[in-house]
Amino acid sequence: MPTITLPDGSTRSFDRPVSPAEVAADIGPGLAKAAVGAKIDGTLVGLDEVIESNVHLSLITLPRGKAHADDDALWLIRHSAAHVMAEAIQRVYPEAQLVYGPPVDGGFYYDIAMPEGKAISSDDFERIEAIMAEIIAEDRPFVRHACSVAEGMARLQADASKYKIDNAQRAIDTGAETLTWYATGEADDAWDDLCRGPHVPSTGRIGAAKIMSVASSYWHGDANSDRLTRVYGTAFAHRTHLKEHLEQLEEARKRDHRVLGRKLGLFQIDEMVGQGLILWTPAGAVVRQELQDFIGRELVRQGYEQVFTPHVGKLDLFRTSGHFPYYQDSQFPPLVDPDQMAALVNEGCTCADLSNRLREGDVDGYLLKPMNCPMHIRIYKGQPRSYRDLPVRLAEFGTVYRYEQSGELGGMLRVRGFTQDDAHLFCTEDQLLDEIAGCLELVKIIFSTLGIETFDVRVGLRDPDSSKYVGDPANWDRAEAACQTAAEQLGASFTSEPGEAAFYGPKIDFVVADTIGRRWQLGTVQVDYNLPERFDLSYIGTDNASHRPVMIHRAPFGSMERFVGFLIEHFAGAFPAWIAPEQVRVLPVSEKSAEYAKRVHESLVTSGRRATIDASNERLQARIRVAAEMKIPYLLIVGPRDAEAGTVSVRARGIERDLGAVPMDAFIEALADEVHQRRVSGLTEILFPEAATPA
RNA sequence: GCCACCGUAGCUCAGUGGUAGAGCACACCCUUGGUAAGGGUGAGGUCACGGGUUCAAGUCCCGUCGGUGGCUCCA
Repeated sequence: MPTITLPDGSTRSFDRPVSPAEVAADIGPGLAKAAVGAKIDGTLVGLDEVIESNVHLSLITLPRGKAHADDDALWLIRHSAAHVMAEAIQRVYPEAQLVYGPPVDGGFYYDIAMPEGKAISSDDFERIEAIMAEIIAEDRPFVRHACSVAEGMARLQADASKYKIDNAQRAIDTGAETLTWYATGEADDAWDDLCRGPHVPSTGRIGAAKIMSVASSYWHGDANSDRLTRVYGTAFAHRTHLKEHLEQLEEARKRDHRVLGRKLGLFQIDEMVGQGLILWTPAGAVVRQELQDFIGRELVRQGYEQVFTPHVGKLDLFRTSGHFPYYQDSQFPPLVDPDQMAALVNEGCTCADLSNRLREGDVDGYLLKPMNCPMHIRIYKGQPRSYRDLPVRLAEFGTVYRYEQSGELGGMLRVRGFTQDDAHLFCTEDQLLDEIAGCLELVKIIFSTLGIETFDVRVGLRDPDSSKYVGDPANWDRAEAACQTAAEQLGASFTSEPGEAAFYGPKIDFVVADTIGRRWQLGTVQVDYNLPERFDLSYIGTDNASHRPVMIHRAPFGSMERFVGFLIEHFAGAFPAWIAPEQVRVLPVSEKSAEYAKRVHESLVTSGRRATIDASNERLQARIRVAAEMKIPYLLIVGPRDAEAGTVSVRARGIERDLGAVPMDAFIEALADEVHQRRVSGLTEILFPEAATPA
C-alpha cells in the first residue's frame, strides 16, 4: 500500500496502487487540472504511471497566466509536440518513416526518413503547422500502450520500420522489459508512435507549437549511414511565451557578429578573396590591435619572448611534426617548387601521382602552416638549451590556414585563415604546474577585464581504456594532476572530461556560447609529450645529461578572429572605450561652433584618443542618432555656450540624454583614465555621479 | 563534405512569364538647427555566374559560385 511523500514533506497513504493523476485529484481539483506530469523519486513520468510502493512524488504543473513553465513541464510539452508534428508530417507524407524525436534546448526535433525523391521544405511548414493546430485543438489524449518485448518486436517487424526496430533494440539492450507506444487518441486507428514517454495527458496541453527549420542529419550521427531529414520545432505552454521566444531570437539576430560586423564596419568576408578568409577593416583592426597590445604587455610581464615565423614551411617540417599527411584533409594543398613542377609535367605526372609522391616524400613542397608549433620548435632547437634557460616561452600572433569543410564556415567564428595568440612553452616536468597556472592566469585576466562571466572550463583527460595516447603514463598522471590543480587554483568551476584529451597530452579549454547558442572554444592550454619526442628536443640538466623538455601550447584568446567575433556579440557591438574603434565624437551644434569643435577634437587626438568630428550638414538630432547607432561611447556636443565657458556637453552611450557640461580638460582626463584602466563601465560615474543610471 | 532554403542598387527588402522598384546610405542644393531621422533634386542594376525551355525569363529547369540553418568534422 503506497505512501506518497510530497515535496513539502507531507505524506498521503493509499490502500491500492495509484497514479500521479489520482494523487493530484486527492489533493485538490485545481492541482489535478494543472498537472501535466510527475516526478517519482526524481524520474519524469506521465500522470498515468502506476505507483505501487512508497515514493517521493512531485507533480509537474503548467502555471496559470503568464508565468513560465518550468523545464520539466517544457520537456513534456515539447516531447509531446514532437509527436503531434510527426503525425502531421505523416499525414502530408504518408510514406515518411519516423526515426527519433527528442526535446532539445529551446525546442524539439524529429528525425524523419523521407522516401526517395521527396523532401520536406520550408514551404511545407504552413501546411504541417495547420494540421498540428488541428490536433492540438482536438485535445486528444496521449494513450500509453505497453506490450512485451516479443510482441512489440513482432509488431515492428510487421510494420517493417527499420528505424523503430533499431530504437527498440537499443531499449532492449539497455534492459527494457516492455515496449511502449503512445497513441494520440483512444480510437483503435489512432496515430501512434513507439516511444518511451512520458507525455502530457492530452494534445491540448501543448499551448503553442511552431516549426522552426528543416535540416539534414545522419542516422546514429554517422556520415556514412542513412541521411535523415531533421525538422526542428518549438513549443510552449502559452502562445505569448512562443511569441516572446520568437522576439528573443529576433533580438539575438541583432547581436549577431555578422550583422554588427557589417553595420559597424568591423570586418568583411569577400567571395573574391575566398570563403572563411577575414578582411579586417579599419574599425575591426583597432579592436584586434588593442587586444593584442593588451595581452602583449601581460606576456612581457610573464617572461615571454616574441618571435615571428613565416606563413609557409617545407613539407618535411610538417612530416616531422606529423601534421602532413595525417591532417591533409583539413589543409590547403601543398605548394610545389616551380622547376620541380615543370619537370613533373614533362614526365606526364598525373594529379594522383603528384598527390602520392607528395605524401611519400618523393616530391617536396611547401605547406601553408596549419599550426605554429613546428616553427617555434625549430627556434627552440636552434641553439643548445640548458636547464638554466627553461622555461623558454616563445610567443607569436601566428596566422594559420586550415581547409575547413565549407559547411562549417561561419562569420568570424569558424574560418580558414586565422591568427592564434599562440605561444609554446618548453619546460621541465617540475615546472609544468607553474607554467600551466601562468597560462590560466592570462585567460583569467582577459575574461575579467572584458567582463566575460559565462563560460565553461573543460579539463580534457585521457580515456583510461584507450591506447591511442603517446608518452609515459607516469608523466600523463602528473600532467593531468597539474591541469586539475591549476584549474582549481583558477577559482572558476570546471568539468573534468575523460577521453577529451588530445592524443599527445591533457588540455584545458575555455568554451563560450554565441548569440544563437552554438558553443565555441576560445582559450586553450594543452600539454604535449608528442612533439618534443618527434623533434628530439632536449636540454642539459644539472646532471650534465640530456633531458626531454615538456611542451605547452597555449592561446588565451584562442584566435583573434573567433575571439573578436565572440566579443562583438558579448558587447552587442558596444565596446568599452579602450577597445572602441571610435571613442568619442564631437558634434558642433552649428557652423558657428565649428572652430571650437575643431579645438576640442585636436585636444582629444593629442591626448591619444580615437576621435572624430561630425560637422556634416545635418540637424543635431540626426547626427546624434547616427553616432548612437555606431555605438560610440561618448558624444561631445559643443555650442556657443560651451565655447564661451570652455566646456563640453557630454552624452554617454546608453544614457539617452544630455549629462551636462564639464570643462573640456576634465573630460579628457577622465576618459584617459577610463581607457588606461581598461574599465568596462564609463566615466559617467565620476563626472556625473548624480546622473549615472545607465539605461 | 551532406541536406534544405536563399542570392534583385552599398545595406534591408518588394517584385503574377510581358519596359527594374521602395526605404536607408551616397552626391549636389536649400536649411545653421542645443540632444535619437529637416526638405528638395540626382546618381546608382549584366536581377550572383553559365547553360536550357519559351515569341518573351529577375520569375520556370539544370549546373557552378556564394550565403544561412542543421548534420558530420574541428590538430
